[in-house]
Amino acid sequence: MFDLRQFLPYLINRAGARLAVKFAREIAANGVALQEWRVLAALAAQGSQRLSDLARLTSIDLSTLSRLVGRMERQALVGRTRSDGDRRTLRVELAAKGRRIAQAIIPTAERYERVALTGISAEEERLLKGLLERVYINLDRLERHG
Amino acid sequence: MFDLRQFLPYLINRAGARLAVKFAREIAANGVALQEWRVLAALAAQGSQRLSDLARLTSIDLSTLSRLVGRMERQALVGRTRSDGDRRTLRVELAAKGRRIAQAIIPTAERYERVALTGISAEEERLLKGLLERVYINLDRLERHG
DNA sequence: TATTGTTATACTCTATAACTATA
DNA sequence: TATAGTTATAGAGTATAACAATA
Repeated sequence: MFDLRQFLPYLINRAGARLAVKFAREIAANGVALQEWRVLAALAAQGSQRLSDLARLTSIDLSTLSRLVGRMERQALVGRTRSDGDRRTLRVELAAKGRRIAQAIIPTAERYERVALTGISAEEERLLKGLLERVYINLDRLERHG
Repeated sequence: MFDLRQFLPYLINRAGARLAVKFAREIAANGVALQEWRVLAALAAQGSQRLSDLARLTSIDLSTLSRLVGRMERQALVGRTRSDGDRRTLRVELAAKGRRIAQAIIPTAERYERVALTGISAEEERLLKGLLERVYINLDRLERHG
């Protein structure tokens, strides 16, 4: 018998969908959509990125991201420049307004994470995060090899 | 400093996105999209459901699910009937073809879960699943109260 | 009046592939 | 030829709200 409630992809999707829907509502007041926050957070945490690195980091499809970053540039949230070394690659960086919004959202994001982790010990939190990383790495390895 | 790589929503989204994209490709050969699989799996595991229960179970928005289930009925994957007791509610059930496809995918799904859990012990797996459930419950509680 | 589900609208995401510019 | 990114297209998802049928 197939037990949906113990099926890992189901549990991850369910928790992730809840997190995403609620968090999107929390940050709507800042004028950014969830995918835009993902881009801002990635740039705030990791610095300016090539578009394709940003796609991997945010798990957003490259062609979707290309248009998303285009809209975000028009809103003055990010800047786009062709890098001098390799003129094919596009560097994406935070613009002043994007940085301001990211800084405003980060405390909300951290508070939200703590709500999600209510009743979960520091030790359990470390385990959970480490295991999620290992799941990701397993699938990443699958991508590269068989 | 904001550490994206230790931020729970990021880790869940990243693992979930990887799981979803790859699994969607694996089951495409069966002629069903990921959201369709979610509906079939929910019905296979939990039996026939009211549409709104199915929406909660699959984390699919009600209006999206309404149209999705409509398309799935046209493909003879599910049946829809107004329940006799309360004529407002719609019961969704597996049709023969939907059941056959679900049964065909379940072993693939279970194999895929084991790949995702490579190198993770049974004890760690139980912990991971329990913690994901607790995260979901924390957010669910947030939904109902403040 | 409240609930269950359907439909409409406008915008966004996804998959796929063709395309440009550069290497 | 391969890589980085852009653009086109069609189908599907999302948010929101209006709506119908039933309770």
